[in-house]
Order: sequence, then structure tokens, then C-alpha cells
Amino acid sequence: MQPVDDSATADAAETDDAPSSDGRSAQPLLTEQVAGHIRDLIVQEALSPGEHIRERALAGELGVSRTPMREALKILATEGLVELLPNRGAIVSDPNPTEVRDMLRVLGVLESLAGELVCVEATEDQLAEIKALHYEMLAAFARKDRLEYFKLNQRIHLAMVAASRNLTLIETHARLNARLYRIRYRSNLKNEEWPSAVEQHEKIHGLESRLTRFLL
Amino acid sequence: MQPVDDSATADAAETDDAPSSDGRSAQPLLTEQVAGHIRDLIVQEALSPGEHIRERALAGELGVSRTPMREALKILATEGLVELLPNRGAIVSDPNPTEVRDMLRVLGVLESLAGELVCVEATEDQLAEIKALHYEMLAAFARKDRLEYFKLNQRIHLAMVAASRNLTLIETHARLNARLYRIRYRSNLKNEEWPSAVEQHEKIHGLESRLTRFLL
DNA sequence: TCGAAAAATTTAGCATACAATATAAAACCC
DNA sequence: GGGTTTTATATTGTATGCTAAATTTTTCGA
Repeated sequence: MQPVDDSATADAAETDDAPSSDGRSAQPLLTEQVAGHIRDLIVQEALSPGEHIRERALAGELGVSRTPMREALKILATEGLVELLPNRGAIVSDPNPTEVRDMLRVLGVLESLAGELVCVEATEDQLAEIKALHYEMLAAFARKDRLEYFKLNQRIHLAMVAASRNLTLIETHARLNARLYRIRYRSNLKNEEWPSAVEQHEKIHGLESRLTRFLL
Repeated sequence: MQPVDDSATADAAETDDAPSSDGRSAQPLLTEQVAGHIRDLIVQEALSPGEHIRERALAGELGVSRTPMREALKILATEGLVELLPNRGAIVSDPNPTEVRDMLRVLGVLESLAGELVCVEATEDQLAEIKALHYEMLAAFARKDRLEYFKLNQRIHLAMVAASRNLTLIETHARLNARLYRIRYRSNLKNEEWPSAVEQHEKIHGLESRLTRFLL
């Protein structure tokens, strides 16, 4: 494991820091903070896939006791970001290509559903934003800027899921997305294989075409 | 909270008792056992929706300390079966009709995907079993035995998901199913509203027709 | 020198103790 | 008597200590 600069960490940490579901959020619990922190470490690969997590050591680095660290690891294991080996601690999940394909397939139908729901559930503002992103994406496509295209594509999907007004969909999608984020991140840095894969994937489920029709 | 006979509890507990993912399963960890036990209590409504869970008391009843109890609650909260209120403990989730509708919608697209995958991924034996269940279901339909129809419908969906060979799909489906099981269970005992709702739901996503076509 | 057995060390699992927050009860004021 | 403040109690959050399992190191034998 290697250190991570804190600013970047903070950014990603804010994604779903809310302590559960209650409206008035009290002071965030240590366990949640720790879980968020480790999520960031995993996404940024400060904790590498397959790497063994020593709870005592990591707890020490974060300046907390082992209790919240262990609770955080249970949460992350349930989310699929780490795997718990009985009596042997946790390792950072390292999905093989088949598992990634499976996750993308499920992610695909979720985003397809989001596309359907957006058409009837989203507010005008949300639709306008999605529309704008869509045109930006087309622009990137015209310029053959595949990385930008990919990023915008991602943002559109996120915006659509967020606008779907279906909390279960939002949460389920977020969870899968988190598991895939590290991989996408890496692929982004390396290069593409991904944009084409994602395009193809979307064609299969007709999301792009349906949304395009809807947006005119 | 009220007592639950242990035999029934044990049955349901065995559903996914496996300690994470590793092949050779060592002795099951207390935390996992506790989580399984509480899952059962929730499903059977020995713990009622909205009921406050006092971790010390419940831990005492199960004969364990608070540590595994707390870790189990974190897991169940991540799974959506309980909600954690900061500094105020946990309550059994009690989804409102809108949330149930949202969950069913997501469950629907998952089962729809399962239907697609079954057509190409399932083994002969699995297909045969699904086919058999399908005909049993048609029989129940012919007899206008709606409860039996509903049950078989459920089993078909489970069998299809299981045969999909997509672990993410299986897990995601199982999680949603667990959150809905209690509600279905209750509805089953009460009466129907549900079979029709499910039928309609399936029609929307074309699962039944697609599968029917496939099965001939 | 290499391999196996045994001891020592490390690490996770669980229980318990202490601290902080929230709830309930009692006292007090108006 | 009703409502508010204060005190007491209970419950959760976190840290630490102890036990058991797993890993590493050392020792012993061939």
C-alpha cells in the first residue's frame, strides 16, 4: 500500500457519505468514514487489487481502533469491494474478465431501465442537463475524442440513473458502479477497449437509440 | 420481538451461509451466523418492520457479545434489511409502497435478463427443470390456483436466475429478493393483490412471453 | 544442504470496558 | 397543572484485552 494525497481522496469520499438514510445527518460515524476512506484507497489503487489488508496496520494509519475498521470491512465486503477470508483477513477484490463482463451486463440492464424511467420521471431541469450532455457527447464523437466521449457517456448514465426517481435503482447502480470504477479508471488511463465495449453493450440493450429518439 | 422455533430458523439460515467466496469454507464466523439468524427473524417477522433492535438485548438472546451483533447489523444495513440510525441503533426496514414498487421494477429487469441468459447459458438439466416448473405453473393457472401459480412463478424466476451463470446477477437478485421476501410472505398469507401485480409486471418486461416462446 | 517438525510470532475473532450520545424520569418554575 | 430544565438511566460508539488460528521462523534430522 502507498500513500494518497488527501484532496483527491476527499472528492471521491463525498459521493455517498450520508450516514444511512435519515434526513438530519448527525456527525458521521467513524465506521462510515473509514469505509469511505478505504473505498477511495481502493478506487485510486493505493490499495491494489488482490492486496492483503491488515486491519491492525490500516487502522493504525487511519488513527482509529480495530473495531470501526472491522465494521467498515464488513460493509465493503457486502458491497463487493473486498473479500473476507475467514481468519485470514481481507483482500481487495480483483474481478476476472468474466466477472467484469457479468457486472457490465447487469449494469447495462439497470441503465436501460434508467433510460425508460427518465422519459417519464425526470424533471425538466434534469432532462435539459441530460440533453446537454448528450449533445456534448455527440460533439466528442464527431471529433473522434473517444476518451471525452466515454466520460460524457458515463456522466449521462449517472445523470439518468439519478433522475430515475427509483432509489433502489440508484443504489444498486451505485454499488455496481463502485465495483467497476477502479477497472474503468485503470482502463481509462491505459487506453480504450472500453468505449467500444460499452457502445456495443448499449446497442444490445437499445438504450442509446431509445434515448436518442426521446431527445429527438 | 417474539420467539421463533429453531428448526424453521435453521432451515432458512442455510441459504447463503458460505463465508464470503473462498472455496474451502472454514468454520462459519459468528458474525455471519448472527446475520443469518437476524435475516430469518426479519423474514418471519419475529422482528416486525419498524421495530427497534436493541443490540445488547438481542445479542444476549443469541448468546453472543455485541461485537458480532454490531458487525452483523452493518451487513444487514448494507443489504437494506435494516436501517441504522446514528447513535440510535437499528430498525427493521419497512419499505413504503413506492419503495416496493421501485424494488419490483429493478427485480423485473434482473429477471428479464435472467430469462435472456438462460436461453444461452443454462445446462440441459437446468432447462428441463425450468420447463417442468413452467408446465406446472400452466397447470396451476388452468386450475385457477393463484397461490400455487404464484409460488411456481417465484420458483421459476429463482431457477432462471440461478441458471444464468452470472454471479453478479444472482447476488443482486438475491439481495433484492430478500428485501421483498417478507412482504411477499405476508401478502401470501393475507391474500393476493400480488399475483396480478407480478403478472402485469412481467408482461411489461416481456419475460413470460419470451420464456414461453423459448420453451415452445 | 534440504526438508520436516516445532516453537515463536503475528493476525484475526470475540468479549469486555469505557466514553459519549440519546432517552426517560424527576424536579422545578411559572 | 402544564411545561421546561435538570438529573438519571439506558444505549450506542469506540477502544482495548484476551483467545485461537494462521503464518513465519527456527531447530532438528537425514
